[in-house]
Amino acid sequence: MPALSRRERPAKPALTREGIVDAAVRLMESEGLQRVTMRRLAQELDTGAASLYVYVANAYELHAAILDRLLARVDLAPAPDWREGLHRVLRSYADLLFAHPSLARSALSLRPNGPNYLALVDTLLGLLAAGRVPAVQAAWGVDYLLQTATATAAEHAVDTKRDAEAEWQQLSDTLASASADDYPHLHQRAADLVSGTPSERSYWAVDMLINGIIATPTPH
Amino acid sequence: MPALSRRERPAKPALTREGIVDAAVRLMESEGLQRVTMRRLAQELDTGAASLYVYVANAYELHAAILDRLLARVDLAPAPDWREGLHRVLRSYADLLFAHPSLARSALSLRPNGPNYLALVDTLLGLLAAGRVPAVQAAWGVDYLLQTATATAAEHAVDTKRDAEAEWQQLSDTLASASADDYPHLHQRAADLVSGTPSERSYWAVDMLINGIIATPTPH
DNA sequence: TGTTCGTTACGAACATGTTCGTTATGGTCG
DNA sequence: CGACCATAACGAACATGTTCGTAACGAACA
Repeated sequence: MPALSRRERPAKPALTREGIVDAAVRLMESEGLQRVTMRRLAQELDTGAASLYVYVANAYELHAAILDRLLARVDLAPAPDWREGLHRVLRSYADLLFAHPSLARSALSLRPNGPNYLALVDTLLGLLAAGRVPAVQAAWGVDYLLQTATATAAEHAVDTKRDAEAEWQQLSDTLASASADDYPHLHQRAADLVSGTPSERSYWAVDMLINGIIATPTPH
Repeated sequence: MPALSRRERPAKPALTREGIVDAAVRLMESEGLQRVTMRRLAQELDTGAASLYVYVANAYELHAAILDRLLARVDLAPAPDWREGLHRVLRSYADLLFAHPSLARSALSLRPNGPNYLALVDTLLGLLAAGRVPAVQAAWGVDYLLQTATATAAEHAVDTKRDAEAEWQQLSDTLASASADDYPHLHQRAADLVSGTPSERSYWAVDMLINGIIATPTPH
């Protein structure tokens, strides 16, 4: 007595990588990323968790796939000034990741390579070209521009509950109490290490990277 | 009939954060990081997994603590040239993380703040000071020097099994097949995006960051 | 039409991280 | 000396990621 296959029902089409990611994004928007577990997602698709592994290697890859969908929302609109354009695009990208830091974590390991990610890279390359940055430097540099933004978002991937405030305060204390004998430079510049707002630092970081990319020729 | 408490035995001292991390490092060196699970570690200490949570917030924090111990091995020896010194220290740091990429992952989120990490930061600050880099720029820059090294290591945190070779080849293919219409810049510079050896790119990245830090004044 | 075979789906099982309520321990107070 | 109590330790339970062996399916083929 074979049970009626669930795949038969027309309303629930056969499993597809596309369909799985669709459902994952939908689930994320309705219940939050933390609810997007293999089991919950499978339930949504009226199947078992194991079935998903045919189309998705693991949970990280699923997250990366979700991220690529979200990347469609990055603002790639042209800007009058190329440098300002880089700031805008990267801030838009960072804002997206900050909203879902655990996606950033996955993105670090399994770099996405979907169409939206390619479009993002392409736009960055275009902006650097507009700034007359030599080709190879620009190509290498794009990696680090994105990596820095991604890593900064990933840093906030734990405990949205526990204030970043508290953690930051603790770092500040650790630095302030650093012995001048053991850590002379640290002691002297403790204040500088924690100065500035996150947004000031991010903006500076992008400028810093651009300047570095321009100033540093690649070998051969 | 109260069972004899395991804490009584003199050979196994009462639980301590120090002792837990010690055991974790020992376990890592004998059986590999992947074997350092809460249960296995508890077994090593002749207790239950739940007991560890009194001293360690979660598995990530444990990893971060292990990393700080390992950080003692980073080569902080003074170098004749400050710039070369930065290269050496950061390569030493990166080598360490490459040996245990999952530690790098943890380090990204829960930045370590143990003595060895502080010594590392202090050394970097000293080298930048030797290069006459303005104080605040140096302070902000150190964060990104370390973040880049950490993130680069973290990127390799999945599947040491599956060749990075294969993944890289796939990326290369994706880029090569990128439509010239949809992704003009990407198409044009596909070769540059994957050129260079990892070590060439890392070296370039450090130079690039140093140049950027020097060239970019902080606000106020 | 009946059989074979590769693929897809899936239930059950295992290892892990984490939490909860309970128990034991050792010191303190009456 | 005996009752009490804060804290450490723990066993059991739960949710999750992942794997394995098996069953259903459908297409190619005899």
